[in-house]
Amino acid sequence: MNETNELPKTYDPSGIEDKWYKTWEESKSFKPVANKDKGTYTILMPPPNVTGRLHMGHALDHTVQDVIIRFKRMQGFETLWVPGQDHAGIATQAKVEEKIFKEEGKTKHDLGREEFLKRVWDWKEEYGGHILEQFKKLGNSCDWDYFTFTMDEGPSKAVKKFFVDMYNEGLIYQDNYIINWDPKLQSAISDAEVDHKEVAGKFYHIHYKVKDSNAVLEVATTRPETLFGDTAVAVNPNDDRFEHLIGKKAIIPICNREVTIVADEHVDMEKGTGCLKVTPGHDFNDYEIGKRHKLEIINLINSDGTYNDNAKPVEGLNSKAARKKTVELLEEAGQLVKVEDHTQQVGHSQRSGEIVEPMVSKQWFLNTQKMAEISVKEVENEKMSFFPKGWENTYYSYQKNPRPWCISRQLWWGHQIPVYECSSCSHQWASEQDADSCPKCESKEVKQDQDVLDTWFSSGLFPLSTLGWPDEQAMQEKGFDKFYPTDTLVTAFDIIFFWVARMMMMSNKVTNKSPFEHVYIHAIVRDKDGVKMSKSLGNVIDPLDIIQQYGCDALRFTLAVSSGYNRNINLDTEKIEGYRNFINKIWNAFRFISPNLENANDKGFEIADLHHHEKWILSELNDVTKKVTHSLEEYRFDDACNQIYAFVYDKFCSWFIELSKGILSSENENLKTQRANVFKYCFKHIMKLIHPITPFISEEIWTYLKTEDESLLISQEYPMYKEEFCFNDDVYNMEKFIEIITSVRNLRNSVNVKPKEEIDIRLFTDDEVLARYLFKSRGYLKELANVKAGKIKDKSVERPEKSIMRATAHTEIFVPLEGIIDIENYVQKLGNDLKKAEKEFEKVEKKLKNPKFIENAPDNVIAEVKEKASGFEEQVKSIQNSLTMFES
RNA sequence: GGGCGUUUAGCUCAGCUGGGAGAGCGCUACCCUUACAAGGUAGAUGUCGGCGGUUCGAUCCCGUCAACGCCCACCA
Repeated sequence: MNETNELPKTYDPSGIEDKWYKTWEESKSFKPVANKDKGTYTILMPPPNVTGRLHMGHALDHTVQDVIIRFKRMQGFETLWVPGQDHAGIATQAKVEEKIFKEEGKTKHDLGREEFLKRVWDWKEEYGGHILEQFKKLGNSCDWDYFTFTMDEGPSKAVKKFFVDMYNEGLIYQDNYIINWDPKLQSAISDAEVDHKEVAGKFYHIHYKVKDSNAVLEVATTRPETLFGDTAVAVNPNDDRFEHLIGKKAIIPICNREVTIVADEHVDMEKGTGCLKVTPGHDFNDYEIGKRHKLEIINLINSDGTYNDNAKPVEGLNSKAARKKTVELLEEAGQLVKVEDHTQQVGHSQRSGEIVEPMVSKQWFLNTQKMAEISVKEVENEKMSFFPKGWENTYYSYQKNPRPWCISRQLWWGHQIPVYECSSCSHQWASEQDADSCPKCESKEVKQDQDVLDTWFSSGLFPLSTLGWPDEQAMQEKGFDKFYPTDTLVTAFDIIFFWVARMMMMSNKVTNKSPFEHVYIHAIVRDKDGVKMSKSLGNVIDPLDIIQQYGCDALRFTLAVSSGYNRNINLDTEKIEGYRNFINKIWNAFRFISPNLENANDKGFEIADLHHHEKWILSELNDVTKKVTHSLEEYRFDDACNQIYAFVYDKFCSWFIELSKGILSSENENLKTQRANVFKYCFKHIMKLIHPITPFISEEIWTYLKTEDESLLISQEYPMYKEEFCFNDDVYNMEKFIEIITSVRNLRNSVNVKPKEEIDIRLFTDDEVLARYLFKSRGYLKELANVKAGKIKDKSVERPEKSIMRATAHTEIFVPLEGIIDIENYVQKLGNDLKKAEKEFEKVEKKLKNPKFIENAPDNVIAEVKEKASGFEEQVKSIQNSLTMFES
């Protein structure tokens, strides 16, 4: 053959992908182009941790964002996709600590704060960039010039500014309060960082003696070791059993301390023994009870989780050992009544996995009461919306009952709290600038608070800080006013509280505007059996492996086609392979039209000259364009992909290309040119439609299609629906034509006539318009079904004998057959057809005979049903006639 | 304890405001037909979780039961 051979038979993405990414970057295609008439469109990328590695979750998250941003860019928006990275306080510090200890046997304390931080920065410089390079393999069209690290100067300024403002407003304050303490990290963590896991534990029933009384209180607890910190015993005020004891003293076993018996509504009479030991220092509820009754707080636990000398008998032991020891002591004292099995919910640190110790400690808090109210209202008033909408419940549940957010962490890696204290006069103040003297007494003895801020404090400000806030000049340079608020945030449900809510609260506080209009919550990627991917299970699918094996476009298409409003994606490599095949199909469709492109001229085509097949495919293309655009705007990537897939595969390849082979191999230069023009037009259009999803192959093919004036596909205009390309009659006729061809093929198949064998057919229809159309199309019938030109007659004419037939609602197709055919098989098949048609007919008949249906149903529905009924009736009659011929 | 979600073809899932059950993969038969065997043609498969209700009509709305999954909640 000829030119086709220049293009490889299968599409090979390797090489092509890197080439195009580089080209896009060099041509600055990812940068916003000013003065677009549609305005701006901004997406903020959820910043990955510096310690992160690319996984399928990123691949999905970024595919979705890149699809949106490429789509909007082509639609004519001034688009900006802002990439960033998070310093991830705890995770990073832990990683570097471990590395240093492994390699040098040193702890961070051995190095000192300054040296240790230097090491973390070194580590960040060396490894932090890895994941960003991996992102590029996904085709992300983000503007790397906007790249922001949460510890950069900009975000640091933002953090300080926000902190100082909140401090001065009194919303940030320092308090002794019960917090979650992670004894492994030796830091406070926020409520959100605690996971409650079910643990098989024990219920210990302990006797507390009552002073000056013979009464004994039976107290039930899961944590007997905390009895050293008890400062009360509580009962319900309405509980008759204990009423007479309220106000008396109970004696704590082992340490024999006296505490008051108090009445508190919190105590559940049904639960346990109805009698509660109160340890305000180490239990959230007890802390509240303690506050109500002004109880003393006794701290029992050191920062490493061991017990201190307030619990002398168990001093130096950790919780587990202390519990064992305490139980032994209770037994010895004869005050342990019984031990029951009990399943309980125990808080574990999300980061370290360690059991969290509730502990009273001096920490910094942000009062989020008012901010949470506003961010709830913003969603209620649809200033910000979730897609799918259901996720707003999750968002509300987090925000409607906000507790003060503990923002201080006893770590080194992070934003150090910008609060200073004077050792001379004890004055405390917050400052955006480093302070070296006290503003009150001018003493030089000032010290900055040693703690750092929760990582989410800086990422919560990311929509602002990535665009330059609070630095006026930076804001101008980065176009804060243009790009803020951003448009859509794309993320997974698990950080709705951590991140989405915090951004909402903080950004609204600063700007009185929500930081984004839409939040699209995508699914979680699991393995093919629906199990979460994890290293230990060995079921991880690495995006980079997939890209290497199947190409990035195949991966992107698979992820996009799996993304709608669903919660899970069960990723199967077979599925990716399937869509890889689709990518290859596109490649081959292009290979087919490629040699004909020379015939295309630059003038294109006139609508008046179009062949009915051309009108049909243009009309279908027009239709799919409308649907795809709509689906993308609704974040229905699944629908958008399926629309494109069905059009390319079932309409364009299976029919339009097949129907065009005759013309393209003919000598008719006019027709050939015309068809080549239409092919070129369609293919360019398809490449534009699919580009946001599969950017690489589309950009590659585009180079063969574009005119000299046209630039890269990435910056072309997205196709739009055009009224003048809507040809309903041609679509209608084509549908019938396809039905007839399919029926003929079905008939051949039913009697095992080989594809190569030419057969004769007769068509009978009473639809005159269709008859004319079929006559016009007889050549195509011949080509596509390998039939001799058949005759088209109306149904009054005698049917041929010795024929097999198939009936549609509008046309009977007869194939006269000489010789031996598989009659039995055929008759059975015909019988099945009859049964089906009869069943359908009965169904609609029944409806039409129901007077209530006629009375109540809308006219258009009745008309539809009537039309169907007559169609099925025709079909039934035709098949019955034919069957009687065979039976006789 | 509270809340949310899921249940549709062998598998994974789509079905918008109620009006003849869909896709991909897999499966079966035939075919190396001049873009593609990573292909072509044709085909089979569903009490739409159970029960009850509303309606002329329910996969869709209401009630109820069941199974599975997830999230939140202070470790009596």
